[in-house]
Amino acid sequence: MAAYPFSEIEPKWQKFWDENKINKIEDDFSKPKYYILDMFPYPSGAGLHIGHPEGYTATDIIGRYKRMKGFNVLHPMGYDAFGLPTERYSMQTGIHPKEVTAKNTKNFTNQLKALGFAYDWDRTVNTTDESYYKWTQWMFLKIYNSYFDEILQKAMPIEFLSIPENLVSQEEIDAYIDSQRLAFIAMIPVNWCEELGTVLANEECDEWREKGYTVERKPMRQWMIRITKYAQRLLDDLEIVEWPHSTKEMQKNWIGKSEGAEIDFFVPSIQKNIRVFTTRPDTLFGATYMVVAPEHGLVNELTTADQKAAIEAYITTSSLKSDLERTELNKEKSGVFTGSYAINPATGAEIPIWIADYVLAHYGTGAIMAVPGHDLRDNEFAQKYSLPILKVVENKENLDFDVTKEAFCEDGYAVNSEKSEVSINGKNTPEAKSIISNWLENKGIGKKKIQFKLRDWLFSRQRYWGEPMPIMFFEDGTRRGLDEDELPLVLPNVKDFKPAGTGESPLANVEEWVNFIDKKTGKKARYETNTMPQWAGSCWYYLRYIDPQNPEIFAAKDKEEYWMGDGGIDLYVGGAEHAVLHLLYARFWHKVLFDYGVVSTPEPFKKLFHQGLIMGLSYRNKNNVLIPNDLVESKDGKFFDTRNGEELEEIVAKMSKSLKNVINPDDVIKDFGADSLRIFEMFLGPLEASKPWSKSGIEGINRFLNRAWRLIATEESTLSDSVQDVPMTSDQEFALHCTIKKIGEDIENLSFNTAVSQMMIFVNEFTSAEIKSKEAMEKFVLCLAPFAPHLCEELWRILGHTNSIVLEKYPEYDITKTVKSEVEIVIQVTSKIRGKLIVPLDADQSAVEELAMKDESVLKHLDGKPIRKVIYVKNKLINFIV
RNA sequence: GCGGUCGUGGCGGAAUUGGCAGACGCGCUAGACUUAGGAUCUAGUGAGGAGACUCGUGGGAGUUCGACUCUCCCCGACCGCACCA
Repeated sequence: MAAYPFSEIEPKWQKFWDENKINKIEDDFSKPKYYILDMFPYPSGAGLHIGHPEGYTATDIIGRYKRMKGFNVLHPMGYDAFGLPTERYSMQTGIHPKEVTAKNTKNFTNQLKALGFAYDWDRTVNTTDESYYKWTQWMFLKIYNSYFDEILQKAMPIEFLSIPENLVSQEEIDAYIDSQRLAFIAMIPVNWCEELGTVLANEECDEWREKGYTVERKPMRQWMIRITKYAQRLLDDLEIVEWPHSTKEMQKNWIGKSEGAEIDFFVPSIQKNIRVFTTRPDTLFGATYMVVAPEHGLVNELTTADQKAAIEAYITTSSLKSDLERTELNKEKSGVFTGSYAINPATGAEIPIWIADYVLAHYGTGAIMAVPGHDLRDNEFAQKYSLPILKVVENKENLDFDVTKEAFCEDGYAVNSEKSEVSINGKNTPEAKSIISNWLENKGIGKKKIQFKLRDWLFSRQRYWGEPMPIMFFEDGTRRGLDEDELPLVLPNVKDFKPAGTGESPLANVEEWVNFIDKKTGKKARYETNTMPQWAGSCWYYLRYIDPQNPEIFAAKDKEEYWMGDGGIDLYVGGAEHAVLHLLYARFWHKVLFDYGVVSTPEPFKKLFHQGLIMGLSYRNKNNVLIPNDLVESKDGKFFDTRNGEELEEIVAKMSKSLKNVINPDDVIKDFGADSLRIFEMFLGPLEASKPWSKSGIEGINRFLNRAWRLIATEESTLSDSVQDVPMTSDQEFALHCTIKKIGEDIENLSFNTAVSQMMIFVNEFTSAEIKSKEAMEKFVLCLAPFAPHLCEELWRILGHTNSIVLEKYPEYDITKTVKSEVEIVIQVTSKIRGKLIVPLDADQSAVEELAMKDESVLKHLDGKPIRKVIYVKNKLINFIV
């Protein structure tokens, strides 16, 4: 039997939707809105992979369903097109990144259109368009021209910054202003890759190292963004969004708030304090030594003559290590004594000061008080270097706990913590913390302190293919950000994308662009040659979809308020790999805009959902070696290596070129059609789960769509004679109304796999009927339409309609028809099933009991024993306890 | 090590105010139609047992008339972070 003609009808309706602007979105403020967003793709040369259609189909189904329910739905698509892979490709081929990007986006667009997604392509955005990155630059300047007001806890225009009175010279004032900006220049150690000629983000290093590149630590001039100022708000506002628990936890951990105290330790030999941060001020009496990071500013002063050689050697060794190497698994701690001593402010004792790279320069103050009795790391270090270990916290459960062998890090109560001025002996840990903190504060040698792990955002890249930073520098060392009327600062057209070789981007080589006379000041000027990271453009793209062509502003206020109303984007779907960085940067960016009142919500993404990965199947032998799929043959459900006949185990593995298990969406569309691909990806399993692709699974889905087609249409694509205006049987009515109800509910809950199985149940129910109710067929096609839009558009015409099914309403169901008039209930004897009974819906207990008592098997198991108790659950079961 | 998610047939997975475990699909078995079937249709399909029945949701305990679902302990898988003082 012939398959339904998907290869004809799919392109036909795609063209129809395009030409008739069926997916056009109007800013009709009278309708309730629904804004549903996908994470936009990076248009790589490889094209769409099989994972893309998963999340995109899910949102397409919801968008189409919501539209059928009367919502004005914004479901846009665009491209995150700046990025290193394109630039690398250009360096190798000499083809300009702009051309590469245009070609790749065109290819992506064609592939997305072939999947039948209902995007309004007039609303598409591309981060590399001048008219787009003009606003990325505009927003960067907003950040640059802001300081963070600690009292208001928000960004304020830099003009409002109050200048300390002791600053008089313009130079000092400018320096102060620059030191307060939310975007600033700093010399910091970065991950520099010489061959790529650029810095890399920490999370990018591994990837490039694996490809054989060398990445080293090196201090360089970089743009930073003070995201740390927003740490508390980024943490607090996680409470107001509906996000996956795990993602919220990851962001919380990343922000890493900890409460404790800063304490000054006096060093008599240099007459200076070393400030430490600790979360356990209650253990101050147990601080028997101090450790400062090798990069700490006081190391030179602290180092005595006889320790100098050892300290310098240690510093050299640790500076050669990258962050990653320094933290490599459970490596043994090392350190060197500086020769100096500090005074423990609680005990008055002289304690040695060491340097060790287990103390991180960038966290806290870069120095710690070491309490080896009650900190695992300090304990390990103290044991290794025979430093004294004191017990100052008692373990209630085990009074004999020996802290010289193992640290006790939990709460307990304080011991050996007493002097004339203060005592915390006998106090529990929280109380002891508070008493010590207050005492320190009164003495002026410490204060309570909240510390975050979050670090400032390294915002510059030494690349060509990114947004130019809209900043110019003058010869006198001053600089200015561009004004709005000077934007966009357009990337110059260059032929050579190789790095400048000076640690600057290729832009530094573009003499005619980089050096110029500033029209506004008449001064000789030079543009910043760094560009922005890829994250920048993706921080706000969801706002541009709202008003993509607007030349005056990134989005008109009324449109922004409408589409972002009710707490922001109604649903954002994308991979969990962006759980921290993209989602944290975008939240930060949005909050700055919120502080300026140009967006109306404190958070951009009200509800977030991560789709799982689509995996491939792979095979491994007894030595755990993965065998590429083209070297595997299957026989009787078992798998063998074609080279030596060795039996292999089938496992689920990420799709990869080397394993030859990559599925190409174009091939699937060619073989089974876009509708089959869409539904199959939904049917694989729960959207959030990772699940393996299955060749026979998609055949099953294709079979299902063929069955659905044959229910209504003939081989000649006309209405089947068996579809007539006839009443439904009660079973058919039940199936139809359950289907309408369940599919609607499942879409709302993102349970697409169970929605698809309900459709199969419907088709199974009606397949056996010789005559099918036309009404049932029409309502079913409407339910199926969000999932299989091409097939349903065609069936809708076959059923005699002339309007596009996209514009139809989702059918209503009758709740009374979703319950059967008779139900089967289970008879149990002492909780074991002994019989079944058909009774009217909501039958009362006595009637059921009477009927149940007639059941042979029940009587046999009751065996005349006295019934102790009867449990009756209406419409479910009756249970006799004997 | 810390944080999180999750363990159900041969496979993907359903089912939780606690109430028939395995919906739906794949695969498999048998049959029908057919020159043919890798198309289509029909029936069957957790395990054991001839059967009445018994066992069964990673393992062990507990609560309950009743546990995939709730509690405790253990084991395993995956993801994230990783000397954060």
